[in-house]
Amino acid sequence: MTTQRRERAPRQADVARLAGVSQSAVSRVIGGDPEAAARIPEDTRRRILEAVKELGYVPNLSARKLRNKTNRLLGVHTFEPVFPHARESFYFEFLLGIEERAEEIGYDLVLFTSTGASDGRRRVYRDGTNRLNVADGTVLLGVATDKADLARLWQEGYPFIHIGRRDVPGAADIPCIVPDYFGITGDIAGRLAALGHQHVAYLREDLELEPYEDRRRGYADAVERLGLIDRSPGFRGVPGLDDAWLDQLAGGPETAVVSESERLAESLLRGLRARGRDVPADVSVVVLEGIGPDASLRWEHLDIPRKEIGRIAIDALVAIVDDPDARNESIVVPCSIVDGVTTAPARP
Amino acid sequence: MTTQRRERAPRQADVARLAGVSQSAVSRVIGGDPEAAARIPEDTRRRILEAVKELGYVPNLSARKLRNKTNRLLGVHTFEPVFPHARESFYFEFLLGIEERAEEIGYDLVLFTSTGASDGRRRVYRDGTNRLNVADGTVLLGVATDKADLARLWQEGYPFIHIGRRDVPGAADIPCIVPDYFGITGDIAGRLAALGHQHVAYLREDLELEPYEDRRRGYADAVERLGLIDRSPGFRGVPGLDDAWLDQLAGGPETAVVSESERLAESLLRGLRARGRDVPADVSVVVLEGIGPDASLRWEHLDIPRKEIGRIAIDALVAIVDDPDARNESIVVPCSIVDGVTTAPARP
DNA sequence: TTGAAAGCGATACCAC
DNA sequence: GTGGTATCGCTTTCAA
Repeated sequence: MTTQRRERAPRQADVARLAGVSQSAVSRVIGGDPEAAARIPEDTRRRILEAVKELGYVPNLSARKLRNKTNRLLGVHTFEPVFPHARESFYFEFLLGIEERAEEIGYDLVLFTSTGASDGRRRVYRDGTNRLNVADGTVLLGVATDKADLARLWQEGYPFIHIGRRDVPGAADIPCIVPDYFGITGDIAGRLAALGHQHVAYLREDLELEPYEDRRRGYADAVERLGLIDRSPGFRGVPGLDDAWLDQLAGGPETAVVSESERLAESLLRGLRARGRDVPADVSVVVLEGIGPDASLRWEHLDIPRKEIGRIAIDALVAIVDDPDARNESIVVPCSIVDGVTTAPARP
Repeated sequence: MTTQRRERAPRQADVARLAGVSQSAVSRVIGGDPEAAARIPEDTRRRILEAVKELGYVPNLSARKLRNKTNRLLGVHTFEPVFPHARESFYFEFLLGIEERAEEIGYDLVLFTSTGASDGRRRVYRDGTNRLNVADGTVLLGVATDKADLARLWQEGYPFIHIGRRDVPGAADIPCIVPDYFGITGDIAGRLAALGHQHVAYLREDLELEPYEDRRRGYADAVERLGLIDRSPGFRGVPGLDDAWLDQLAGGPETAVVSESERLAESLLRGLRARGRDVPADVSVVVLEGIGPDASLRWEHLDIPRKEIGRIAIDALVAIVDDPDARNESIVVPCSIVDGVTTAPARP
């Protein structure tokens, strides 16, 4: 059996005609507004529902959105393509939480992919069109965040939330989900201090993003508070790790290092071993970043609750969509430390 | 500096007022229709563009969709949640291709997540609403495809394409992207025959999905055509692998086995080894499925070009959206065989 | 209780 | 060239 295709999708008007009522009656029954629906006699209601079924009527969501300014669509805009990197779990865990929570509360997700430039980066605005407008609100994430876009979105009053802290000139506090790097790096320094480490060092990436600033401030704050001593270049703002400093480190009083990345930690490890020192026997190391599957050691490291952050982002976004005044509130999410084999009490 | 939020998004009417022209003029300039835009004096055009910039006007996509019936949004509906399984590369590679191609041709993707039932399955229709309607068309995928949903979608004339062949009662041929299992299983049988295998066996999963039917037909077809002999239960429609048959296999004339899954192949391997026989020395094995990372052997197996299929799905979908008459055409995509270490010439 | 009618924002036809 | 205006499908007053 082959059913013939219908030429045109049925509208409320068609349903109304078939049921012998007015279009508004149909709207009231369909719309599900309990208030309005309740005032409709059981009989009329049934006739309408029957007509709906017979015609296979389904509401047109664009029309609804046009009227209601809302369509239960939440956007996800990543400043880089999602899936190629998803595996590496940078985006992946966030998306897991985002999808999970969106499903729970009955929203669909729009993945904004159309805005890709040739350089692989994605912008919100392209030839004057803000595609994000199809969705009620959007979760933004990515490392290559375009601040001009953020500022403009904020300026337009478009509901959005950014995963990761960003300071945007021209906008007040934009709503972000902020992993508590400040707090956790303080805790890490505290943990090292508790292990007896007095002389510590900091390895710094060559990145000036806000999340790194938070880590650096948290660390610096704790160093001062705990009376630790750090003479490392990284602590003074110099990125990277060179031989000169490795030499000093191998021969100096430092017994613990905090590294902004696994990459730096790995070269530190090689450098130290080449100089006859080891981790954690001589130097304890904590890494401020998730650890890949082929790390040479089980680094003690910072853990970002990405999935949880994804879920929180959706809730925060919905709150902003429902009440635009909520949009100035950023949310700080606690991080944790994953134990590894790279810390030990300070050698005396 | 803090910019104040705008209370209402600007419309074309606002732009028109500011530029001192009519709304239609604005539409013509904005809409980008080269035809209409060309007929507008450079001067007017400039004034309009200036007003647009000044107000930060962006077109309302819902209104456009309402008018144009198109909004450059393509849906992705999976009958199960995507991300939890994405890693296992079942959905993942498809999505990679889908995202990639959508980005290339300037479409955004709607991930339909709102339709989840409590059992983890997702349906298209929930309380009479077909959410898919927000998108111009939708790619459907998943193992737990709901055929009633497919039939209804087809009946409604909604543009969609299904990844994987599905036969739907009540609809003519629904548009699918069909991996050529029929052809490739034939090739596999041919390859075994070329290696001298005469007596072959087939291991069958307990699944009655169309893709499995295709594999089975392709295999059966080739067995007959090539004059091979298969007395296995799997070939006669009995799923699984039991000791009785393993005993027969270990002592019988069979020198090659085609297995529908890695799982069955692994138990076959264990069973054979327990009986003093090995792969491929005594028995060659080809697996009709992607192989996980922790397979005990590099199985020779069927490879589905998932990413490519994702890309093709998007192109096919766009074709259907552009021309609804294209929707009866399914597309067959060739598969390939990945060499492994599990086949060898038949022992004499 | 029910229906008529005014928009939501953008497009395109048809006069001027 | 330019500007009215009907229309897309739905929601929501406002009257009847």
